[in-house]
Amino acid sequence: MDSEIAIAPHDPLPLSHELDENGFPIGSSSTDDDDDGDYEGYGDGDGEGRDVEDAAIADESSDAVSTFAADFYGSGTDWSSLVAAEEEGRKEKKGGLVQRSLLQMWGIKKPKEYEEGSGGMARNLGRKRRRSAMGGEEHVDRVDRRKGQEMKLDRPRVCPFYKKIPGTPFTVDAFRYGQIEGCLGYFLSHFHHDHYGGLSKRWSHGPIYCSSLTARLLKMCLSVNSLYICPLELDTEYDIEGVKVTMLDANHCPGAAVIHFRLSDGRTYLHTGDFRACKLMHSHPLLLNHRINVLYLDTTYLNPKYRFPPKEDVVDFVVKKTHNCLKKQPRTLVVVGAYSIGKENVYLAISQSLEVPIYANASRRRILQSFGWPELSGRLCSSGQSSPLHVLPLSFLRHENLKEYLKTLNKRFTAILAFRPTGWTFSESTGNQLDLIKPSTKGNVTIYGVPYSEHSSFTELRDFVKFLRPEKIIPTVNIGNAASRDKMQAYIREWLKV
DNA sequence: GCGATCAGTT
DNA sequence: CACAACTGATCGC
Repeated sequence: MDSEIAIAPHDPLPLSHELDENGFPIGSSSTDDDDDGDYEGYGDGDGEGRDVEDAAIADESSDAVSTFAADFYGSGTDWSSLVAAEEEGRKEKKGGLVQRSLLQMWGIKKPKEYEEGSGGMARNLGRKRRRSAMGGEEHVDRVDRRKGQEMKLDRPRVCPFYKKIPGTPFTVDAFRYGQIEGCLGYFLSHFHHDHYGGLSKRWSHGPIYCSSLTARLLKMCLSVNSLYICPLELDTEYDIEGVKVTMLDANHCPGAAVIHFRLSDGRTYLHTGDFRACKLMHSHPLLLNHRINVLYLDTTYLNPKYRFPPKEDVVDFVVKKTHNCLKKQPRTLVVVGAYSIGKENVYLAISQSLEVPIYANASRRRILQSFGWPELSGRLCSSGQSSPLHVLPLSFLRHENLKEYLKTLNKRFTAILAFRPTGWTFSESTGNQLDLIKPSTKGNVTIYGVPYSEHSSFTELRDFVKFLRPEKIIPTVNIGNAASRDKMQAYIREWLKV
């Protein structure tokens, strides 16, 4: 199956390309694969997260036998080094990364009174109390470091294999590993913190390829040197280092791209970045009736417990609730929460339906303007008094905050109706019914959590994979523990049967 | 003051 | 409840 991948002459990324039938590198002592098609249906989802992960961690620190997770995270530039992996980096997952506070970025100052409330106390206590559960040496290091006592130097973070595109000198969303040996092109799938982490104005390790919208954000928000930024238009094929590269719309946040690589030997790789699969992708000329050899898949919600409605349905729901509420209380302020970029359609739809402008503060307006979407730009306004529709940082959407916020608006409004568009909401796990969503109300502040997801649901993933039928799949999310990997593999195998 | 890192928060 | 994606504290330099 996996015949040789021709390595381009200039290609210094020493990637072995042998993958096992699950898309994991051969020789990495992949998962204990005996429990093949076991599904045990839904529901036993709990326990999966923490416990198993801790088990995996314990494994890693103690064992001589290499677990997949250890190998996986410890893997260096070469897949063949997986076996000899050091146990570093098990925490690769998502790190706190650069970027100044978004609140600051959005120009919102935290009221003094919230700075040292019970929250602060709880946090400090939590910090002290923590740090016991997961023994192991690394832990000790960390404690020492906090005390400022003789600490070891931090081992450098190593780029995990799934961020490298074999047979090419490229990586995807790998900016937190310094210079990566042999990497001549650093691709960025989209402008979210956990993907661009490591990028700053000091970046100098090589060219960054991304959509032009993302490119603008890199300059505006992170002051990345333009010398290194290589904007690519969507649906346009580029020849980069002898590889044909095309970015497709990922249906995630603005500027998010799915990246299609065609190697000179004809092999094709598709990296989804973060994406929400949809029917439209099924008809893309690069995907329809074309073989994909390896699919790097955003497996965030690859579990049947993650069911949520189409975005359109959620938007309809939000618009309807808004209308109802305004009918009863015409002087209601409607608030939509959003952190960096993404979920714009929620407030755009309200704006269009109510025929009111959208208030956002200066820094958010600047970012939204940079999208170059006239229908959005044209509706932005700079005075909170002149619109009953405000966009605020997600973290601000709490009863105390909104109550205060209402006061600052000088009686122009008498109540607040707020929406937090989050990916998956627990209330949703019981069913797929939007009507079941109950808001949380305190006084004149009502907050709805709505399942507006910019990642694929389980069924959307299934349909996408069954449509694409790639030769191999490499999951890029939820791979930190064996149980979840096994489960995902089992589903994928099932989908690709016959 | 900046960047990295970790835990915590919603 | 558990998600993704962020904030805040604290370290080194």
